[in-house]
Amino acid sequence: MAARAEQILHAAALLFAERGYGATTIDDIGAAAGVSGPAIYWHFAGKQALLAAMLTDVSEQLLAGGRECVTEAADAEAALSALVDEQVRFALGQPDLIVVHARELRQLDDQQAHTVRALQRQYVDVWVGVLRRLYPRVVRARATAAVQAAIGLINSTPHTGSLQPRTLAPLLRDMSLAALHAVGTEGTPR
Amino acid sequence: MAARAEQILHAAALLFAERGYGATTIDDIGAAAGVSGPAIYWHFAGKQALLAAMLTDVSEQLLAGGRECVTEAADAEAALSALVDEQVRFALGQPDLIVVHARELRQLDDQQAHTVRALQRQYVDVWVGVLRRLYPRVVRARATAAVQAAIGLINSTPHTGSLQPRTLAPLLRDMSLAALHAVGTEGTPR
DNA sequence: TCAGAACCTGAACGCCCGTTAATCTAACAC
DNA sequence: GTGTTAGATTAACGGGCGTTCAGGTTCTGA
Repeated sequence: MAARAEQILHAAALLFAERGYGATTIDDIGAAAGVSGPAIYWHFAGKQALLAAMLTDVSEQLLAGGRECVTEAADAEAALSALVDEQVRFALGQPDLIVVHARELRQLDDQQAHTVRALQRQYVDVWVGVLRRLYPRVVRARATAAVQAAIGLINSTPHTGSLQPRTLAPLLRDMSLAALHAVGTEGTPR
Repeated sequence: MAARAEQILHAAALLFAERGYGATTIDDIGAAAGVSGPAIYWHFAGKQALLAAMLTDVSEQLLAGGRECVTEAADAEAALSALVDEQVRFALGQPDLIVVHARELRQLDDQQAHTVRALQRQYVDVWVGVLRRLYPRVVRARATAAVQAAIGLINSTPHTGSLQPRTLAPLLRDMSLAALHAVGTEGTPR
């Protein structure tokens, strides 16, 4: 992708994350990208298309990363651990994208939203497959809900700022894994 | 509060949750409340004030509920459990409010945002106090991050729809408690 | 050296939407 | 019955912002 287009995407991610999609103007994005206003229309079809490109890109990155985690892991336990680590790394490394990804999906039109949602579903299914290899007695819907909750735990991070990434990462990792393992051992006394 | 004002607040919560604040018009809200457009200005100073009233109300409800959980609990363990249950109950019972509360804070001006954030901080501190009574060796910042993550786990629920509340609630409860207890037992092998 | 493509700009257009204004209707007090 | 208040309505205003337009400027390739 062209350098300028990526510049614009980065600037937009920053602004969308801190002000929200609706409160960010095309001129704002242009200014933040060192270009002014309507120049964006040379690279993107419009404001909405810009958001769409951003969200599909994030979703594809996450999905690809997740699949790689699974194929490279020795067993299900290691795969789950790798998935958690990767999600934590992404959430802490690119908080803007995570925030926008979770918050602005509804600003897309039906087609665009469908594409992004399909990618998200596939990503969750990667997790669900691993979790159910680990705990085969957990039914699919339950595993799906658990995975979404665990990802929600990790993604809730950007809202806070009180802890450094180096110490926050292992905390999120341990909490998330503990939560996921609780799905398999439910009903068992601790 | 007047009945009509509450009607408007409910309608607005629904629309804000499903379309976002910026994509919802005053006329939409009026129509959904069985009244038309500018009638809202009789009850609220404006669109932003409407959102502010909604968010402060939610934050106050959560804080009051949380404090009650703690005062009525026999010990820290019971208090934490009660807090989790209450948060789950709220998140599943009023998903619209939870979504808007988490998503649209940045649409408020500085004063309004400050009020809401202060309430949120107090609410988190209620959790933090309980958690640190349970695990006194956990430092404050760490406990705060853990609490925010746990609440994030519970609040991530409205995004999904695949599981019925009756079976989702105990799942979220167990995951959230497992995650929180992981903060105290970190470093210990499972 | 010149054609055209790539990229950008300032100006203008037009719509949407929050807000205000002016007015109307029903209660209700006395 | 008449004045006052609460509550709502339609119409209009005005600004903001996404988008388009009509050119410019640089770069490239022959």
